[in-house]
Amino acid sequence: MKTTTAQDETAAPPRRAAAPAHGLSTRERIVRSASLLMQRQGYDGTGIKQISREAEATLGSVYHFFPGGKQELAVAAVQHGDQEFADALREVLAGEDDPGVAIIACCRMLADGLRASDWIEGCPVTATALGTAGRAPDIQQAAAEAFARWQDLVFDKLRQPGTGIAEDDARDLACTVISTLEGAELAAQVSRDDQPLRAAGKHLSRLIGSYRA
Amino acid sequence: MKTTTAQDETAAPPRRAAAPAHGLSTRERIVRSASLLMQRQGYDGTGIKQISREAEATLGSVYHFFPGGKQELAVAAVQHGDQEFADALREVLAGEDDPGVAIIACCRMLADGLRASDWIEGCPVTATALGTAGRAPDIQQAAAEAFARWQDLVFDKLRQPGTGIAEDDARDLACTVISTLEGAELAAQVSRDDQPLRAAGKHLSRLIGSYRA
DNA sequence: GCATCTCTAGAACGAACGCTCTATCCGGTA
DNA sequence: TACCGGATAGAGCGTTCGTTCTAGAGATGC
Repeated sequence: MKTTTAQDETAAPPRRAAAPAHGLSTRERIVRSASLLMQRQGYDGTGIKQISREAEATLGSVYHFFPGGKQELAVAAVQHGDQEFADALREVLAGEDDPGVAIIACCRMLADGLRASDWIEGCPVTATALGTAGRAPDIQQAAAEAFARWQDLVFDKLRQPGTGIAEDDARDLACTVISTLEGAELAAQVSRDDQPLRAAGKHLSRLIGSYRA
Repeated sequence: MKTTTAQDETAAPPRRAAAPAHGLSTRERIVRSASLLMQRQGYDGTGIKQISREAEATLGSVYHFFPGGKQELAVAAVQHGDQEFADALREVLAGEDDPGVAIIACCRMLADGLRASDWIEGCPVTATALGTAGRAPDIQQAAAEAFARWQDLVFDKLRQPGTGIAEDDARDLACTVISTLEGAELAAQVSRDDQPLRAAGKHLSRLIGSYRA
């Protein structure tokens, strides 16, 4: 059988999530499966037994690592999605010098991910956060922290030397960039078409350009 | 660890009753309750029995009017939310002459609605559509039609006489306006703060202005 | 050897799920 | 009066839910 010693997951390497994922600790497999399933089906649509089955772990293991039950697991899943997307965002943003061009590249990345999953894997935290809006404050807080982190990454890109964008403007712009990326990904997912993401990239780039000194 | 179900993870705050006043047909009460509950809790988080209870109807009535079960009811709920939001959008857009100013007014309307519901009632179709992404094509199509209708309303506003915005530009702009409104509402809901909506209004107005002749 | 601890394994519980079913009420028609 | 179809009413079906529980496997220390 699969004997995995408890090896605390170190700094998360930028790796795309997959359903089976052998070679990982039991805890890590559980979190990844939970993150992926809740991304697709939301909080209420995903059962603990489905997660344990998908992670090739048993119910006992799930409750061993997450005594707080489904809520605690959901928080870990959201935080996992947070880090995963932050890593991808950081990489894409670093790949282009001009902030506007970099945002367009982000839109392309989102569109590629959506299309590759047949339009079922949207934002890794939205579906989980939306279904637990008023009833699970810790899940919502984890989602809010994710949004804030992504916003900071965009802010840093907008404030890199040479852009000439004022700090206050950059702060607001970063907020709108994340909002628009989220909304465009949602619209693309619902309409099964990447047009909203292409339009969002074009317009965000133009908007950013209008703030440059 | 106490034995609770997903129904009450936190002490529920005093929420507006989903049960509409009398004077509406049974079918209408069912649709309205379904729309409101799914807006708050998503598709999987909302039970048919909960809907019938809130609507002050019985299970028999629900299945009498919706023989297709939960899915058929969800489609009707999404279409109801579609029309409801379209009416509000139409009214607000008509209240301002300048398209940019009108969009800012839309953001304010969304922020007011969110705050009034203690940040739990977001977009009336997003939560339902997101939880059924790959498994209920008819629900997804109803959501896509809603987005398209709203986009058309914005398009008409952008193309009203005197704006000087080209048709192709207006088409793309309308798409991004809806995406950004959706995303900003989502971000506002998650962070329990209307700042994303205020930033979105400011930036959308500026973006629209940049396309005027 | 024994003790101890972490982790795995899955049966079992009560509650809620979507849905089916039969029975009853009720206004309009014959 | 009898009848009939639309609407209401809810008990009950089988399934799944989140969670709890006990038992055992495997490594480590004495």
